[in-house]
Amino acid sequence: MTATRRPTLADVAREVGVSAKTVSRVLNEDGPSSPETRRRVLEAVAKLGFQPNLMARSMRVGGPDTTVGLVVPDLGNPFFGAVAGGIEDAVHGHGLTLLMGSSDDDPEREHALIRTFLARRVSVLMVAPAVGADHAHLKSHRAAGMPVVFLDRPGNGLTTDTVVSSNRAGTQEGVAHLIAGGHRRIGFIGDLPARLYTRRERQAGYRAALAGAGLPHDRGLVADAHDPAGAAEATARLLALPDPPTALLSGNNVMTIGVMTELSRSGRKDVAVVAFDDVPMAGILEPALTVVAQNPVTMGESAGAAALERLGGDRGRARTILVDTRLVPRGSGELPPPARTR
Amino acid sequence: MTATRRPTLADVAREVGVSAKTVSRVLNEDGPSSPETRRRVLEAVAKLGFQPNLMARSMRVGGPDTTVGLVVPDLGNPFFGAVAGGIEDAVHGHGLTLLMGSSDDDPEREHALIRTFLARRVSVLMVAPAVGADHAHLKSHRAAGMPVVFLDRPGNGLTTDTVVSSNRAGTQEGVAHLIAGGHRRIGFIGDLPARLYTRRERQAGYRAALAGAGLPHDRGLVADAHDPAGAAEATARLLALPDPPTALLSGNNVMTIGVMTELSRSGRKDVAVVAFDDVPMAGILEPALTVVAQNPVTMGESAGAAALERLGGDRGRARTILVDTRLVPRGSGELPPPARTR
DNA sequence: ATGAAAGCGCTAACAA
DNA sequence: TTGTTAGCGCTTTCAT
Repeated sequence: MTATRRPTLADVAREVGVSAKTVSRVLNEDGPSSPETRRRVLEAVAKLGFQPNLMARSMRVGGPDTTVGLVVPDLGNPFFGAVAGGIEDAVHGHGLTLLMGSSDDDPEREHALIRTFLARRVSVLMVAPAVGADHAHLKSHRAAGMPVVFLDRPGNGLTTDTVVSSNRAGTQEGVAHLIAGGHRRIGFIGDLPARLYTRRERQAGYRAALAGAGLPHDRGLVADAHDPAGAAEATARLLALPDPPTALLSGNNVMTIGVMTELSRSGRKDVAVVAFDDVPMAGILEPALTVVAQNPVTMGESAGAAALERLGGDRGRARTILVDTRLVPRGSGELPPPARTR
Repeated sequence: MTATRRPTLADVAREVGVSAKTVSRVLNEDGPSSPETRRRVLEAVAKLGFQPNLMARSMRVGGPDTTVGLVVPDLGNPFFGAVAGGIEDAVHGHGLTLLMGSSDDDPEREHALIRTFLARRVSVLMVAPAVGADHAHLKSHRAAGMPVVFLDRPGNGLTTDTVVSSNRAGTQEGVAHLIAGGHRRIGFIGDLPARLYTRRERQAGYRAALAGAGLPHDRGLVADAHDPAGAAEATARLLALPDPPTALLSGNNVMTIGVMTELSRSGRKDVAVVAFDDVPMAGILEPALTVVAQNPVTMGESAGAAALERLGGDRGRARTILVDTRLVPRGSGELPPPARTR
């Protein structure tokens, strides 16, 4: 971690025997400079390995930063990649650059990352909150004019623009789809921790659909996991029940991998499935996977648009933007329950 | 884009009626301060939404920043998400934070992003170069001690640590696998632009495998695309040839989606496929998809480790780290070619 | 417990 | 064509 002191403008100037400003001029092609001076300056720059300190520069020049800081729980989840893409689409034309970091769903890391962004004077802060994180400390920043937008999940302790999927209604629609197909026992495979906003909302949608159809809510049909392997186990467990579900609702894209892997492994093509959040190649599984598709790019674009309006001076009250999900029937959700004696 | 000037230490000091240093002391818990002063300062900080300017701070304090800047061509591609995850794993324990931005595979945006990172004095710069980008301008930074690492693709005009997959050998192995299965006409679906490093390397591996088996290289069996839809079209085109391929090598994860979608759509379960780069749920397609798996997490970890060594003072010559790929036979690559009269 | 002055590295503004 | 002064926002050093 050792670092020899980096040479400064003044060092170069001394080496050449000119003033710092002259060196600055040569380097930035600012005012005029004699070819001779220019040559000697460049020579000294190379010799000393001088490297301008952009921080000092931008401190002097001032001007607002042009960065949007985005904190996500997981860089590896394509959902957040897509959201980030949407944000970029929205803000890039306005001269803003998106910088993204991961909290790993850890409140402390999220806080550290936010501090990093704030200290670097991002002009917008976007956060997909980690479970259990608190955001009251952002109040003053927001009050001072820095747009703060929550994505995918609401924040805690701060009222500000928030962009979320229609988790509850979407899941409800997916489960209703299964019920309409004749299913009466429908399993729910959710992610952990169970208090995660999206998990809660989706499970609420699941219950609402059951209630809407007058079906009982059997807690034994609700299973948890935090990775594909766990989801696979949970799936196997539900299907091994004495009175097993004939259909499953997979709570997110990660769970879906495990659910589908287990169904494939056990050769159970008779179990109907609806998955929340679309996945690549869902259409070519056999049967093709019916999903409640989210629209992550639109979510990012909405967040970007909201931030731009705030930057434009809009001080109206915080909005919650609900981005619609869409039921995409492809086959797995249309499997009828096996005939059974009543 | 209006932004009210952000309050400074001096603003807070004025508000409270103390000196800037006192505010600084309270905020940094430096010297002592009376409870009363402390309270009033914090109040003013909250009221004004003061946010310390870390740029100014670190300018005064000196010392390198604790950020790793990563530039990738596409935030939406899970491959880069996984690489980023690997980098984080490697550097987080050393107090470094990863910040990531997208160049959208545009050299100008890449350059702008790099400048953004440099201006923030990142302590490490990692780049998955955009096609056509030049990196000679980073020479002085590297010389000044800032580690620069290229990922997935080599840079141009700068010799530095580089982490890439064994694209050529991996593809060669994949194609050899098909040849060993009896295939003689093997199509290659590559991404665009064709001069992209990974594309060139993989195609070279394809040719090497053909040459190694004494098979002719029929340029008519090589097709290009830049998205799944294009890959689907390319697949259909190849299969409609008078003397069509009996097997396909898909050049990357994005192409694979299109290739598999087209095979599914046309019901062609008789075409053998090997895909470069693993994809989620490859194992549950029918037939299951044989892949040449990359190891993006390891790539990220290697890059992180290399950077840490450089930060530790290693000034040895630039290394190129080749991360092995692995052939994962799952079924689609083991389909025999249809019997044919000779 | 608090403040004043100097300075981190750079560049605008104004000389010369 | 080049130099001088001042100051960006903060922290260090030394007073008070």
